[in-house]
Amino acid sequence: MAGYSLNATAASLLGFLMDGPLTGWDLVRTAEERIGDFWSLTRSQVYRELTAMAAAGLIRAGELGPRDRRPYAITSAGQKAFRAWLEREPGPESIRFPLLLTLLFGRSLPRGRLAEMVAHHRALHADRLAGYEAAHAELVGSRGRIDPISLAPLELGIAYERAVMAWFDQLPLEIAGTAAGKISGR
Amino acid sequence: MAGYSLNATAASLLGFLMDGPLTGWDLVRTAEERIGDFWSLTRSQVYRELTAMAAAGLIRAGELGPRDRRPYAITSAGQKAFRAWLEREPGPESIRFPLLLTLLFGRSLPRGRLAEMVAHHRALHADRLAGYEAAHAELVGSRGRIDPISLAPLELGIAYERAVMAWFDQLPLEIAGTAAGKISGR
DNA sequence: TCCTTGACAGTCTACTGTGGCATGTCGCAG
DNA sequence: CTGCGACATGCCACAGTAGACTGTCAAGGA
Repeated sequence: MAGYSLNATAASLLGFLMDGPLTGWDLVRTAEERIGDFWSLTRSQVYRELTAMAAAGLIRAGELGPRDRRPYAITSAGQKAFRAWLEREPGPESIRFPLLLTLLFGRSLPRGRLAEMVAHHRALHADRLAGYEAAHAELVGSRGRIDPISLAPLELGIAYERAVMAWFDQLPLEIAGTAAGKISGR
Repeated sequence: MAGYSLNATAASLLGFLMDGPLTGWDLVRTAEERIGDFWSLTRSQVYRELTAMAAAGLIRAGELGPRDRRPYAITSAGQKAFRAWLEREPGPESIRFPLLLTLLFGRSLPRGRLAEMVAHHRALHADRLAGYEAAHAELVGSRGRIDPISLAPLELGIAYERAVMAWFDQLPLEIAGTAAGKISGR
């Protein structure tokens, strides 16, 4: 109870529960939507954390609803744990970029194969960037003042995707192939 | 043996072993240096993969040297597995950005505390960017043609860090605090 | 010479994270 | 009334992380 140390995923779940009880399924969808772009989590993980946190008294399981929905409510111990987690220095971000591995080891790959992979990933990023920009435009376009905090993650996403696109476009032809790298995703 | 499916970490180890036998310790250091910026791995993981790959016949353990150094050499089965892995479409990259979590949930954080965290992370990124730029300048500055492939990861790193810095610098004062966000790391 | 210090080298364990399979529920279209 | 697809959870195996732990060896100071 005392000294129960939260990981960031569990803490995020508590963060969502601060606004009221939610089921595991709800939490997965909420998290996917609100933090999915910069914090990955899986169903399994969510249910496991919920079980663990319920055992630790940070949340309380409610009665089973239809379709076995089980709502969880945050307890005061949970609120305390959440606030304690918030105070901590956030860790460094971590990035894993498989394409760079293939690139680095790909000397022996047949001509064209590498270019194909690069083109494919470029298209994925183009799509992602377009999605972020659309979301951003929609938020900014809506009348009324927008909370800068909810804008910040989106803006980082856009900055990131633009940087990646610029990187793709300056790759030497030896890697990116002819114009293949410029094929749009849609 | 047949059908042994490599994960990217194991494949990278094989990639390094293509140039000759190395010990687990060597591999950790080599990987840290060559791919550490975009592919995290830990000692535990490396030794576990080595044991597994040795059992699967992809590498062969040599005799114990001083300090229990145990060199591993890639086998022909290992080379085959490595080439097969190279052919596969690299997966999507993944990013986890804890600072954004704290930001998003940080409404209740005391004024200043958030700014402090932002400033700290900004300094970390400034340092990282400076390091990348120095490495890049050194590579480009050295006489002779530079392999564009070994330059590409570095250039992506620089593009990424610049984007993050630009994002930090456009954060509204409500988040970043006064000039605190501009304090340099060194 | 002995002793401390610190880099080297590997092992172990607990926890966190991912992906997929299995099971069952319920609303609804045909 | 049947079958499909979205909803909802549980479970497992594997991948990845973090840090403690043991032991080895070289070098330099007391």
